[in-house]
Amino acid sequence: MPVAKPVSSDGRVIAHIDMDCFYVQVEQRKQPELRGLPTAVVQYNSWKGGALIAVGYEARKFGVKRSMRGDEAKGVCPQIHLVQVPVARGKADLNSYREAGSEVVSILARMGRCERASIDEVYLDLTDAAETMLAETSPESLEVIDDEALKSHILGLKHEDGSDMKENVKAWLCRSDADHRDKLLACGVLIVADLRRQVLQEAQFTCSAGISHNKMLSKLASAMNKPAQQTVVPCSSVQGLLESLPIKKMKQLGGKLGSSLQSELGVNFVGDLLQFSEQKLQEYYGINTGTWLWNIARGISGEEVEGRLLPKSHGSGKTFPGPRALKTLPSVQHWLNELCEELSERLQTDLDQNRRIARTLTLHARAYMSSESDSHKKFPSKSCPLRYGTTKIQEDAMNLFQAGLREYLGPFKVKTQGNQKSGWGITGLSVIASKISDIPSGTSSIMKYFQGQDQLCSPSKLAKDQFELENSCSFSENESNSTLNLVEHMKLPEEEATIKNESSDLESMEHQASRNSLEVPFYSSVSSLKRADFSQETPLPFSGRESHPEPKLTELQSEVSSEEFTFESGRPASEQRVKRNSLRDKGTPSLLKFFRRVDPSCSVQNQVVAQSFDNTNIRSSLVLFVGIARVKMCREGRCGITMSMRLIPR
DNA sequence: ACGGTTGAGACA
DNA sequence: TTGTCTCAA
Repeated sequence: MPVAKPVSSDGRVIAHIDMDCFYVQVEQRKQPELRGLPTAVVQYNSWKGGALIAVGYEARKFGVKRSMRGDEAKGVCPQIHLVQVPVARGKADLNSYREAGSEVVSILARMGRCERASIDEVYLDLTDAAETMLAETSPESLEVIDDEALKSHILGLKHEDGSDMKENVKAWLCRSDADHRDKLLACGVLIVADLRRQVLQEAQFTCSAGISHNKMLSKLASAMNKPAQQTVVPCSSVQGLLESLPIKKMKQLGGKLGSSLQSELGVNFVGDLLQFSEQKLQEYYGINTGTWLWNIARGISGEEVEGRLLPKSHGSGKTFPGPRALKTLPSVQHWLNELCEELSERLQTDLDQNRRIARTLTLHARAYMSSESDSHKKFPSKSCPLRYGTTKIQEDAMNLFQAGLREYLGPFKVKTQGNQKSGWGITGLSVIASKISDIPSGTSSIMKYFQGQDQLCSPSKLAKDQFELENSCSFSENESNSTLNLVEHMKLPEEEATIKNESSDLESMEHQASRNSLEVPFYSSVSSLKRADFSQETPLPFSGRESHPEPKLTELQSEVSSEEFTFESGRPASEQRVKRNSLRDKGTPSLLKFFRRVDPSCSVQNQVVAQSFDNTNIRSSLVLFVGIARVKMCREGRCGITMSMRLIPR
């Protein structure tokens, strides 16, 4: 349910930028010969020509609509060019669109606080830029106005017959008798026109924009004149706009709440809400939603533009409709593996490009039960701490699925005999990585991070984590989660590791850095360590690694030394073991791991990235370690560092 | 249960 | 915090 936010007496300038039929534009940029031709993007060409997910404006003229099948589109527009969404691992791959969206964001974010609202939409807070322009180069002082700005639509501006629209717009933009807020909007119009021109020049995409005092109105405005146009909403036109705006057109009211307003209160237009007191609306829809409704009826919306250029989660999913439903565990496993592979790749990219790590893995599934009466029950979603590494994510996802399936099937533990089908079917699967946070990189932020992590490392939290990990991700049914095991986990031996780098020879460090990455396995309790557990594109640091998957500490030490690192430990290897449950046969190394060294931002590449740990506490400690390493090396401007870490909290 | 895939946010 | 639900494009 929508929630009202305290509203600053809106002197803000907020823009909503909406890319025009974005996927089509991305494909047309890839294949410029398609420019100007009727084009649509389809996915899954196999059935009836695939489903349209984006339709270019040339094709819309022929009546081609989103969610037509490809064949239908050919029917109404035989000359249409249908471009398929890229496919990877048997599913749609939207990465090229995500990347194109990032290009646009990086252009727009130069001008003010920028929020990436979706793959093709952005909110901008241009208040500061507009205030600055108003103070320095107010539109009324300009004799020449950008032509793109002159093509703007000004909501509520009288359009007299025979009058030149651009002259009208110019007059509005340059009015000297306008109030402060309208003058700010006029500045916003000029700024957005310029930004749109930059997007077109630098990324070759057209977009439409809405400019107003809040997100809600800007969002409405950006959709009013498409493609490649912009619309401004002055205060004076708000009432008229909302008066005749169908309630369902308002963001957040397109669903059940909007329907309820229509059926319960007879509200068909946003303006109809004005009849109801705030109290009345609160009685119907609760405090928050009631106030929110009261506000939007008046064009008031306090939502801030969040300064966020990157997504808060990554997901990979696929549906298996009707006859394609998955009915066996191996088929589920196959598709989960594909989804997890894609997710893992995107997580790795996020780590490399943005220094962010995700901490939670969630699995969603849609299922039906063919025979049982309670076949309407929903498949429960399940989550667990996220461990980096493709095979780990795959394992964890599969375990989450099986936990969900057991719960879904409930007491009906139908033993599936041989090839007999089991009575359930999976029609949708998705894996999501969330709780993404930056790896800290400044001294103060590191201290903050440290304090934050310290709590996470409390013994009770450790035990809780471990407990949850073992319950939600238990690896086999007959391994008990006994109290004894739990206690053992709490008595994890203390570990300290020190890495020294005595080299002051920049030349050799550069050489090291040029190797792109260095993996230092600390310890492995597993005999079959697959390379796939690690980052895939990095070279093996040790020759013969495959044949020595579990190097002894002494070997490790000598190898590391050869990389001008030394590895020290206060304890023999046997005591460094972090005990887990007695699953020696599965690929679950307790504490093993490796550091990647990459840091394009420093002249000497010196970032050490720790990842892929068995529980968040250890991972957190190592992330802290990473931060310290970076700071020390950056601050000292040299390569000699000494770092120590305490892996197990007090 | 051919609008699929992806994402955000509120709430209990 | 986790899991569910809603909404959007």
